[in-house]
Amino acid sequence: MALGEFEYLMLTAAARLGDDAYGAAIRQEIEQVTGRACSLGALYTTLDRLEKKALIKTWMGEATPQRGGRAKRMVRVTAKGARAASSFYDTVIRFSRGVAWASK
Amino acid sequence: MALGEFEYLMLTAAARLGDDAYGAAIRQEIEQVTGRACSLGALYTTLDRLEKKALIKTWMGEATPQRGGRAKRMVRVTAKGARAASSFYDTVIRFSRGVAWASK
DNA sequence: GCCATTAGAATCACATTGTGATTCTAATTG
DNA sequence: CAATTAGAATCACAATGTGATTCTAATGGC
Repeated sequence: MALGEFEYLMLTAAARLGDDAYGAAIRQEIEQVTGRACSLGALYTTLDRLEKKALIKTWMGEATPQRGGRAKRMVRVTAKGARAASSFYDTVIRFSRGVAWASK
Repeated sequence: MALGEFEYLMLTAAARLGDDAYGAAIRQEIEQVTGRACSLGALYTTLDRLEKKALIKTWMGEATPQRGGRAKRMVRVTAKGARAASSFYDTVIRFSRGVAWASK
């Protein structure tokens, strides 16, 4: 099942955002916290893939009440998704124990 | 530059093994600690890629003094590799702060 | 000495993930 | 109604990860 790094970031971003999780917001969150760009291609294709694997659920929400506001694609992490993310996190942590860069 | 999850595991395994880091040993380390299989294909193609990116250095060592022992492909993580791994680790940790699965 | 056995490396075609550039959609402001 | 804008979708392509299979040479038993 494996879960790439970017997939993990998306799951985590969605979890952090909770009820406010939707495509563009997730993207912003990722860029803000990691400091590196998140391409739109990566965003939506990964959303599709995560949904196909049932790690997230997705549905069209309401439009933002703002100029140009458009319907948002809302995202929620499923139980299965949380398990997968948790397992990714655990693997990284456990594996890094004792290595130089994991201690500063 | 990004660094996939598997690449991170390989760098970390090599770092843990220190002077004893070589192809097959890294594989064993990964399987033992993560509990999941590490295919040979993944192993050697990723070694090649990491070396091309200068994140590790590789050279042929001595044969194991054992039945069937064959020359080993020794591995050392470069300074650049350590930086990349460190940055991957930091990103995961920082990003996971406050999320449910990062606290148990 | 010879050959079966074995540790370890290499290759290759293929599946999965990640990216950039570009286009589409519809609500809002004026 | 036309310009503007938040947000989503698509697509061709690049990078990563995998399984199956083959190659290589040293060693131990005989």
